[in-house]
Amino acid sequence: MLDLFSQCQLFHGLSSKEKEESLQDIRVQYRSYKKGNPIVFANEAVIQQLILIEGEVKSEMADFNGKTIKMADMKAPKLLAPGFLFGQDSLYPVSIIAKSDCVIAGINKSHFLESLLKHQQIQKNFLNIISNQTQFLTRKINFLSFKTIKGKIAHFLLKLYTKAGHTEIRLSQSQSQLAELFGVARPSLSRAFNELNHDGIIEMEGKKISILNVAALKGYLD
Amino acid sequence: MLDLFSQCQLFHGLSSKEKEESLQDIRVQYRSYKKGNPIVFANEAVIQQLILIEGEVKSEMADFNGKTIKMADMKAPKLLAPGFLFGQDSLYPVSIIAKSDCVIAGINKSHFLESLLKHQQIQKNFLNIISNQTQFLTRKINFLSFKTIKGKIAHFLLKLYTKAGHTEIRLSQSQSQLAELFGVARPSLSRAFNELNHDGIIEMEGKKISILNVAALKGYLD
DNA sequence: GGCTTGGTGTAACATATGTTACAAATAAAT
DNA sequence: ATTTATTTGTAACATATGTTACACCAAGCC
Repeated sequence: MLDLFSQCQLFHGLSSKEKEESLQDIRVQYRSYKKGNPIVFANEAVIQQLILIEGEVKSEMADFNGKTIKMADMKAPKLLAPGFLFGQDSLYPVSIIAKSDCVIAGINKSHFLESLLKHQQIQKNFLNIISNQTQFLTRKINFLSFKTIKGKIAHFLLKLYTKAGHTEIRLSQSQSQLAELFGVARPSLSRAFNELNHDGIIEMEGKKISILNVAALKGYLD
Repeated sequence: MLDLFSQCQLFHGLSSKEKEESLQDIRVQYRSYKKGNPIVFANEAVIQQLILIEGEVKSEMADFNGKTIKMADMKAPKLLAPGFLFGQDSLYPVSIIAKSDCVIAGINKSHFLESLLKHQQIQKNFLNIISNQTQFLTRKINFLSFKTIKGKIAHFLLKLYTKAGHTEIRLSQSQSQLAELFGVARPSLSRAFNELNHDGIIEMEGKKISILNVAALKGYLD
């Protein structure tokens, strides 16, 4: 258990000796969750830093009425909601649900803060973790700010394109899943894809897409 | 100048003596910007922690093509983009533009980190600042996830309502500004307001709005 | 073979929002 | 007080997307 725990990003760059030392310092509670069960509820107070030690979870954002939108899938090892332990209102903004059987470590807030202040490397690691979280959220906002479906498709494909380095792309998700990710209706997504196809901007055959006209695709980014 | 600087949230909870001490430590560059001028460009590398000492700025998120959506208005004193100094890709996600004549302080990254590690209170303050930033972004995402204009209005009004504790609300922004904030066209927003008005859910007279039917308003939250 | 199941294309139509333009109202400036 | 901006209401129309429904196809199963 400790071994898994120490693999977390929080302990990056520490020698195994330093790890041992700092781990002795930290009082940790372990909890197990069954697949499908909730781990935290939205609007619950954040009193511990939770760390996903084993398993996979998903987070969903809930509004007043209980409807949810999916935020992210996460795999161990991972700190959960690191940006909500401190700050003004320490309430979970999302519900977190076990996608598989999970083990979670919990460290009390005050205790966690002590450890941060004591161990400079852990401190730096935490700053990096929390900053990465911020950057993830910012990209999410960027994505949500595309108003048209073709804009979302363009952004999505161009991201894959720059990542892959070539114009041949393989989708790893079904159109239904993509539609859910984009927050649009499935037939609307299909229509948009086919229009891009018909206009000679992309060529798609099942899940294989090649971008024929990068410039035109960029033109949709607004 | 130093006086303004020390009023910033980063120095909360320090005695004036401690402030003096820590301020001597920190090497700061000051820069001035005229109203309307850009302070940082999106996708620029973050090499300093910038602190808005005096004046007001706005941040806009830009996509590939240069079109922007407004993120936030900020008044001095305020740390700019605290969540992007650390983490994996330290690039500004937004452009920041002076809304009035401004003074900005800049502290080099490595230097800033040193100061954090040295002064525990500053450290805690920074954690709070960065966490508040995360929480702001999360609320923004929550807001963007409302698809209909009435949904956005409902969320906006209900937030003001729970904050104020009564159903009489005074808008502090013009409808044009609200439309920009919501990312919708101004006439569309006007139409939506008037429909809510006509349906007896709200009663508005200029910037004064009273919510007549809270339940109905909540009904739009999906 | 026939049967289901999940993924996809497609059509007709309803609806929400954007666009453009203009008039009326209000506030600010001189 | 008169002019000048800024803000708001409103209308007609264009467009994008959602909704619903159905057909088609491939994969797997009995």
